[in-house]
Amino acid sequence: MRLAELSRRSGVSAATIKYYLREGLLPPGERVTATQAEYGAEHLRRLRLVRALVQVGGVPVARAREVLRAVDDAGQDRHGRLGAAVWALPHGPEPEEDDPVTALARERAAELTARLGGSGHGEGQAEGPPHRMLVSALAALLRLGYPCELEQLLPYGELAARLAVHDLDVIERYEPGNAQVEAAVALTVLYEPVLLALRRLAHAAESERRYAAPERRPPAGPVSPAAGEAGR
Amino acid sequence: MRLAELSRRSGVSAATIKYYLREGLLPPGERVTATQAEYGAEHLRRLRLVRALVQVGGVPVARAREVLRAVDDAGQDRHGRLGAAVWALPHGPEPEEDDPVTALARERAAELTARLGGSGHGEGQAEGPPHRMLVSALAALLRLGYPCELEQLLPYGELAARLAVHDLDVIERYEPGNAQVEAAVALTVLYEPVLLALRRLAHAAESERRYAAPERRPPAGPVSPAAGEAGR
DNA sequence: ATGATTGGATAGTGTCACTCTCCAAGGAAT
DNA sequence: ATTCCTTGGAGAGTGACACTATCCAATCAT
Repeated sequence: MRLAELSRRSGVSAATIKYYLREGLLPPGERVTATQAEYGAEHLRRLRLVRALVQVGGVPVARAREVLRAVDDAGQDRHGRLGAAVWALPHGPEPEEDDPVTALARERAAELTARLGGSGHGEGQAEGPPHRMLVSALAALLRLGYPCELEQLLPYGELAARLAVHDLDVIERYEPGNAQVEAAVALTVLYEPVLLALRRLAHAAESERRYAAPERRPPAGPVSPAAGEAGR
Repeated sequence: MRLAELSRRSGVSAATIKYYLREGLLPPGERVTATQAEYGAEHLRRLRLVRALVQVGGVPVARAREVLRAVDDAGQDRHGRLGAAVWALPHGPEPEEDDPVTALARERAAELTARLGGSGHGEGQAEGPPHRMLVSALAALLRLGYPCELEQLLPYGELAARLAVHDLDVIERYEPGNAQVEAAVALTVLYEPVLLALRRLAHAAESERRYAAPERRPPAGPVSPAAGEAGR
């Protein structure tokens, strides 16, 4: 297919596809003549993955290129490729070095991963981007005066470990090879908004259960149309 | 204190503080003379919250203003204020209407919240920003060919519900009033990167447990310094 | 008195994800 | 064969965003 059809079938504007080609997020099509190129189903698939990463996952274009390069890297096994892909994901600001709060956050993160080590957490990942992400988030909480006690963090770690087992079970259902690494990246990135959205929905619901005045809640039975106002 | 001291104590440049004042993220200081203003401890605290939301939470400045306005809104109870604050959080692109995939995603989201309703999920939140965030993420997964079966989604929903209970328990430890609503916002937003970081760490660890060649793993005992390379 | 500091206003910077405009080569229709 | 349209590549331009730099007059410290 030509670029215009790729655009029609994906819903992405031709100009944007050209931009992705230029940025190396999409491999070039097969050159038919000096001025025309042919694109296949794999281009369509890749384009949809790029869109999902960039728009839904919020991955910057430059990072997405690194992630996809890792996915395509035939020189590594799936563990290595997945690791490299996750390694390239965005992870917020670098924690400020030479800051006592950062040092405390680092210590908390180390305690947490140590305590979770037995149940499958990455003690070997200290200093990878996810670890730095954890440290800078904990440092921000500490700076705001929240103690970030281990006892409060542990449930998060345990649930994350359980999610990881579940996710890899799901990934194993796809045929090994590129499809599996691609699935791993897609599920890692795209389930992040799913998880955050579900947590926010659950917060609202739990807050409503605990604090909303009873007369505001609809009586038992089908949800009333007015119930949507309760969370505002 | 003067603006310069506020800057020194928070680590935020004076120019940036002026920008936040202009944008209404920080209330103006108490005017001492025609050209000078005095700032208090509450300004410092608010400034740190703004920094955490913007830098760590990735909340755009314009959204942060809405979130903080909701936190300060004395006309509502804590449930209402928390709801309004979460309502104003960023939630990705709007799901494309008039799209069959979006329709299917909407249906899946409805099934999921219905199934979780009894255990504390927000059936009354249908059409709030978190719901839209869920729908557009599911739509992206469906477009990529991942079926998003209920069976795969349910564990996420159940864990999210458990996190919500845990989070509100933590929040209840703070004294009721502004501090509690502020804690709710801070914990909602700043635990998001914590959760994502822990999930990514757990993915890496679980992938290593399952797929890494045994000779790559350090033998039982203290973690070897080279173990940090394993995720690449 | 005088030099530094303060806070407000305005304009500028760098980044990012596109998006527009131009162009020559190629194909389709008559 | 000539005309017209489409194609894909390249470079510049756009708008949003989060600052950041420069001015300036009023005011404070010495």
